Amino acid sequence: MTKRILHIDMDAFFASVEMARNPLLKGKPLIVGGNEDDLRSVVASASYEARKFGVHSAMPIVQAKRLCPNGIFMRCSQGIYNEVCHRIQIILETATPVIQMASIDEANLDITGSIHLFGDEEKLARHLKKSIFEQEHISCTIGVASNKMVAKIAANESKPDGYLSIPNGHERLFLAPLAVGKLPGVGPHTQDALESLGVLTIKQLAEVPEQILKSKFGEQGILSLQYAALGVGSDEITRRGAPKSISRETTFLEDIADWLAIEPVIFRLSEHCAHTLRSEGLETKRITLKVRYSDFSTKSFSKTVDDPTALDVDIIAVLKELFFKAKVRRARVRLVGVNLSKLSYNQHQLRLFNREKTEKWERLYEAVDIMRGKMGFDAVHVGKTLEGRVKKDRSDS
DNA sequence: TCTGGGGTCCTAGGACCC
DNA sequence: TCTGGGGTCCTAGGACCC
Repeated sequence: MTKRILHIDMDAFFASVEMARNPLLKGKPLIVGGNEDDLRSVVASASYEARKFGVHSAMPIVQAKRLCPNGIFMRCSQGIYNEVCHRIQIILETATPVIQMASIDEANLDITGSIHLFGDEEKLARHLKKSIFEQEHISCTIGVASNKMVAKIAANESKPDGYLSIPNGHERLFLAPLAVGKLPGVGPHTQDALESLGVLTIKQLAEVPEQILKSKFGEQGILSLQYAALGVGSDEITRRGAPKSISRETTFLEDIADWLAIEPVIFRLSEHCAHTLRSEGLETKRITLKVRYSDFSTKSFSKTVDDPTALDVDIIAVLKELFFKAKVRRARVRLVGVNLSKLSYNQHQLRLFNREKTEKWERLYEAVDIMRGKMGFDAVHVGKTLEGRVKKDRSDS
């Protein structure tokens, strides 16, 4: 049976939440993201008034300031947005229990079985929009279609404060005239490559011979894009699984060359990652150090270990090995990051070797995690990372 | 103009094994 | 002296999304 999938997307989410908290901001060009004095950050969310000046998310703050000098610039209040997201999720559950949060400001709902409870599809959508607006004072846009991809594009096409339903069987017709860049997965790079083949619309993408796409883009990715161009997409709504990777990174206010100053920052990031890792009940086998140099080129250095671990000491020991590779290039450093991947559920208790040594550290980090749970992550600093604290406190937000 | 931070997924070369 | 093929893992890089 063909399903009906509802995609819901908050309009300019962070900016809208700030306006709901402070109605004096309503109708003003509001730009959320970065720090007031941090010239290296980017726009996270811009109100529709700010967008009229050409400001959009991911744009450097300095550029936004030039385009919109009279705009109101605010920092992100991530904790508040998470709370609003959680409350919205509860509202969504009044429509159906089959919900997949796709990000902090969008979700997919399988409403196939609950449409009849509201009379029809549009009444269900109006109920959600009205409930969210009455409770949170923010608007949203809803798209409904037979799969997640088409529902999302339908929502994108009717923003802001919109509603658009694509009847089953009309997916291909709806997509045909749109630019290829509207397909999720087609970013600037792929769009340029497609345009060089003369492919501008989704209709044209659907009609390109498979062989031509394969030779230009490789097997996997592009074929699923061609399916998407035909309106074919997944209608599976699944709850979020365990994360595949955990990472933390930070950009320095100014590029630095002194590794004695860089190393404690990396240790601090790795403590953050390890803390998250343990709180998810996971352990890692692969540790990656990421370095972006002053010319914006980015290198990563990684190592897979034999025994999975969730301990800071083990992770830091690997990072120390990786430092040597990163230092070879004697350029100033703009950004450093730590990434943990090859994650699995923590089997630590089953480990037989090095048990004494491991247990000592386990007890220490268990105590550290408990304190952080009560007092916040920054309540506890372990060993060497104290040195990095002063520098970190400014760039860590 | 000068480019955040947290993720997912894909590709490709080389090592290694049978 | 010339030398297979398939599978899997490791590492590095990059596109893309919000």
